[in-house]
Amino acid sequence: MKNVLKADVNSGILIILRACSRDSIYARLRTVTPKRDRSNDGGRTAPRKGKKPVSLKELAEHLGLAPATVSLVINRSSVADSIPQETKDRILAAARKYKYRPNFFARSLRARRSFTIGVIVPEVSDGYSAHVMSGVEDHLLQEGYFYFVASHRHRADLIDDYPRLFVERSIDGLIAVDTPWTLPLSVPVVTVSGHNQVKGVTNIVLDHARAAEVALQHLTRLGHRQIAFIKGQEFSSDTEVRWANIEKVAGRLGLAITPSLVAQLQGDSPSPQLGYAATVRLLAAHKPFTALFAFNDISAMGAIRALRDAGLSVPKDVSVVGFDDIQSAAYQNPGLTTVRQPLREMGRIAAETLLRRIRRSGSDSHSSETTVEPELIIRETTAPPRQH
Amino acid sequence: MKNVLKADVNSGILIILRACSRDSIYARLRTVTPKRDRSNDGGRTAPRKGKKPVSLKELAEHLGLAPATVSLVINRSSVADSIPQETKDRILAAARKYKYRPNFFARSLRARRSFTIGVIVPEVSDGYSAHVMSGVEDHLLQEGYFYFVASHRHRADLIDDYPRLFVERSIDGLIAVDTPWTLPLSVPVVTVSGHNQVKGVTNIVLDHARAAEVALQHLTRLGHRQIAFIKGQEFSSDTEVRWANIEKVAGRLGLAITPSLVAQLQGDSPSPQLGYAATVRLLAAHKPFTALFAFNDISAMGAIRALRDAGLSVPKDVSVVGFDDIQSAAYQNPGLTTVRQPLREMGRIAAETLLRRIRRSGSDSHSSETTVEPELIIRETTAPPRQH
DNA sequence: AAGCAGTACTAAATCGCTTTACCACAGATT
DNA sequence: AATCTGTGGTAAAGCGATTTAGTACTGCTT
Repeated sequence: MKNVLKADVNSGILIILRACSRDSIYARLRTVTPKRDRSNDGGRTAPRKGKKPVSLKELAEHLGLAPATVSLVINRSSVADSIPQETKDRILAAARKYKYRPNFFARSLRARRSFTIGVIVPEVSDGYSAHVMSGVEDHLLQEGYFYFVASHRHRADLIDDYPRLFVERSIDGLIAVDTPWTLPLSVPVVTVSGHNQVKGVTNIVLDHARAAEVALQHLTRLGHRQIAFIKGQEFSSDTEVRWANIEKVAGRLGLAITPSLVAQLQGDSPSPQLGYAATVRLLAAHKPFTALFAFNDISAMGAIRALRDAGLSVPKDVSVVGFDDIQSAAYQNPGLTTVRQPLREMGRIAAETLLRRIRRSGSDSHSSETTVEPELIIRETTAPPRQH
Repeated sequence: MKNVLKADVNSGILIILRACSRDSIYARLRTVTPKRDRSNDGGRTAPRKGKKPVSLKELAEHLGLAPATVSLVINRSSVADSIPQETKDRILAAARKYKYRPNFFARSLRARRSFTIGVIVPEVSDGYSAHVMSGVEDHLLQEGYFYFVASHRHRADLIDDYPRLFVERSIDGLIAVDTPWTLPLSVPVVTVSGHNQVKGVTNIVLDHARAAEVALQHLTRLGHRQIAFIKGQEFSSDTEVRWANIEKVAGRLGLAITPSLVAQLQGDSPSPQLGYAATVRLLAAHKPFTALFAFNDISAMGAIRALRDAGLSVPKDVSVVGFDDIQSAAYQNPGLTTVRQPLREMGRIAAETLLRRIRRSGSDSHSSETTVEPELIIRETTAPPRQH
């Protein structure tokens, strides 16, 4: 280990990395939490116990050592190899006793690493983003990273501004969720459901070919031939790829896609209302269909309501398939059949990928795409078409 | 203005505040974004245009001035009053030209302010937290603050650890959402739905008396007398207050609360399953009821399903009232009658309150509670009880 | 001619940590 | 006796800002 560090030109950074991961001073010191500060025990040179944390200098002073020494020992630097264990123990004990915590800014300023990443999403309160974030968070916090969040709400200027502001705050990397991404950034970027090939950007995407396949196969096997579709909004980064794959798979299955049986979601709202409106448009075309494949679960819910309002029964008259498998899909009435995206998993993979890239930045030979598999969840909104 | 600054002992901080708010250098420089860097125009001393940003020193060097001067001018310090406009313009122009951005860590290190706040929630992907966060974010980003998020998932150790880690990262303040809060922290804390009186903590809470009143009044006016209740989990910070108010209001309305008609949510899952199970328990008591007041919309959905599964019709046999008014409440079938909490608004108020307290820390004489009003949203799950 | 008041700046001290390049000394080797 | 080889450290130079306490100069009074 020591030799590795010594041989490695990046040893400085490695050491810091180590200092901030599981077996680090943070972890070790954290476990100690003394019950009560009854520190009348000697030590009149002791750093004052007040609100303010002790600095490295104060700690060193109290120990009668130089700040450099203390820093080296605390960071487990290989330079400190020659320091006797006894001294090291003294230092560590004092650090624990006075709850020494390196000042984060000072450290980051010097090391040029912030252990912070930025996450940009269309909207935090949207289920899709939130689930991805949950996965991202899982991995990041575990690894000692924190993250900033910003919602752009599809405003182009914010999609530009926030990443820039993030970079000004020295993030080590960025994750863009469901956000069109075209620019390379000065830090590693990982997207979730981004589909552009951009230099320095890794995309985590669903296997849309498979998604289209499982959904359409399910419907055709039930006997459906007239299938209507609700396409996503222009701004949604999945819309295009998803649609292309639906067309491809439909072709392969010998299904014709009737243009008047395709409606696109219009407007930017997280409510099922958009799906409702799209379905109303679909019905207005007076072209019969026995199944509907919606862009997501939310729009599927709106669609079901629209179908009901039009006097149609789901699934007897029309089968409906959603997309995503959000929490409430299972508790719709009837339960929604849907293509499940492993959103949390995707978030976790995004975080893992990003940290991996951050860690070996320099020799950053990342692949540009990682694919995850969807799963069809069959519930109660799909059934064979009514015989007539 | 200048005089104010001069007279104010906190002028340093005020200046920084100013420098980071709307009309700051950030805002001003941001608008300029030159189309193309065709800078073959003289200036051989020019800082190199590369990946790395220019530092204050480089900028100063290029201008033939001291870093101090440049810093003072850029921060609009009143000390720079005596500097002629011409020089100021030169400095500002150069800053813009070379896209100068103060290094965030350096600045924070010195100013001991991070313009970052921490937000701790039970779980990001939970609708309640996400909506509050959305409101928090709105206000924070607008004011030039960023935020960290951490989900504790009701683990007591994490509820302890994360705030501490946040503080180590020098957050300026913390917002705790739906999280039991008992310790004072070294920075201002604002809770959303926290109900403990803790020093240095401001609670943003719903007017639970009013919430109980609107819901129960609605049900009694419809004619309901046998009302069942689903109480929240122990760990939910609203459970206790909400229940106390329900009891109080029930008493005032002359409603008896039958113990066997009260079920408590059990377990930690964001799914309606918990409400389903609670309702099954309620039904097992074989004590008739004509209405059910659930702890939240999610559990109300589960409850509705359980009632259906038991052969009961909603609202004909049993009326159901939810709580929160989450996005999908309106698109349930039938649409869910519920007590709406203005979650986003609460988040926004929390952020406003926190920033206000941060800004006048020192003379921090905050009130310890702010109340917001609920609203009853009547949809289709409530109706008069069946006549028999 | 000395004193004062602006004006236009700047030097230098922090902020708290990291890290490289030493240094002093003891004992072993030539 | 001179040199080498560890030990056990330390001094000091950053990282990139902010901010206080000056300085040097000019022009105007008294």
